[in-house]
Amino acid sequence: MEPSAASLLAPLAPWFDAVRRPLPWRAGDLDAPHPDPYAVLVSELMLQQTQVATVIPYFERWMARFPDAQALAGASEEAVHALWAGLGYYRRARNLQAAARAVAEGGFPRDLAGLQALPGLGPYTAAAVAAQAFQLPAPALDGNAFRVTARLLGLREDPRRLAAELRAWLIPALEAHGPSRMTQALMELGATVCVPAARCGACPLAEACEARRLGLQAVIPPAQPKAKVTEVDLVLAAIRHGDAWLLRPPAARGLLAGLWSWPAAPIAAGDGPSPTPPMGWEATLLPGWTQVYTHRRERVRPLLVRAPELAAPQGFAWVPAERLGTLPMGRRDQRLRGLLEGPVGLLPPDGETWKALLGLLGLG
DNA sequence: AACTCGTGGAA
DNA sequence: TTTCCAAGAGT
Repeated sequence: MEPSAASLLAPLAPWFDAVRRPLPWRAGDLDAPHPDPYAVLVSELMLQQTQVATVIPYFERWMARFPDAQALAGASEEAVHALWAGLGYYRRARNLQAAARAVAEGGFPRDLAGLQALPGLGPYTAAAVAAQAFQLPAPALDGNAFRVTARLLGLREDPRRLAAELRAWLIPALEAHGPSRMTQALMELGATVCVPAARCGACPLAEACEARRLGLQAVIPPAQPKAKVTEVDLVLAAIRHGDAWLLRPPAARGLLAGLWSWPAAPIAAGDGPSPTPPMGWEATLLPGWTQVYTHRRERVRPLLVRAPELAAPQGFAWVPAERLGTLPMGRRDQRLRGLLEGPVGLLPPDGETWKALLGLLGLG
């Protein structure tokens, strides 16, 4: 990392000032502290592993409902999850509220260590808030910044292992060209030009780029190892009795923690004995779909049934139909909820089928 | 230090 | 269709 970052990255500042988009959380004056650090905090939590275009509508709704840290601190967890529902990685929502409570209580930390002590803020997010909200020269290394710097310097190994060295190298560039401007410029370049399939013709750093000089854009940085994905077939059941639906209240941890869900049961796991669907119940199945998570693929078979009288089993609750639309749900369960708004018939199963279904879903 | 944790855009 | 991976953090 011999060339200085301040000189190597100098073309990035005028480039960013010319091309930057007016994102709703982005300050107009990149040389001043941000007028609303809370807005920066919200945007950065939402942007973790999530693209800008996906975040924008969630950010707008969030700021309208929770305009400051005090408003978020006083909200119910269900209200918080209702506004986050569909965005994914729901722990972020609980972390953001916990961070807002700390800020409402003791004010915003004004240093990197204090920011990183807030729940949900790791090395990247703490630096991103420090630079964009407070103009502190803290390099924020996200996937974009790692890719840009690795290519620019021609680093052949995984740049994430060089995080400490890259941060030290970048500090003078933030000091020279403005922490907020340089932080956003690095990420914007990685998101729009120095993308995995590099568009070097549009890059303001092309002349200085070592990866381009060597023709190694395609192999720098090296690909991340892919996660193992387990495949599951499951029944997702909308069970109605009178004017209420049988639902599973939010769990404290695990997949979709904090969200409501429909009763579900695996029907054809990859190995071991799989439960046999009861005779006759296929008549109430709707067309299925595949739900994809990071480490899991579900082939979802939605099922609609009208239930006889039934006390809510352990771990389930009957929810009045008029409350159904307000419950925070993940995409899979939102999708089944959406199917219920159409003209669907609820077929009352015969006694044997119902009994088998209860067993299958663990409701017996 | 691996694993877990959602969803969707884009090639 | 499949594949990659996105303004990562917590455990």
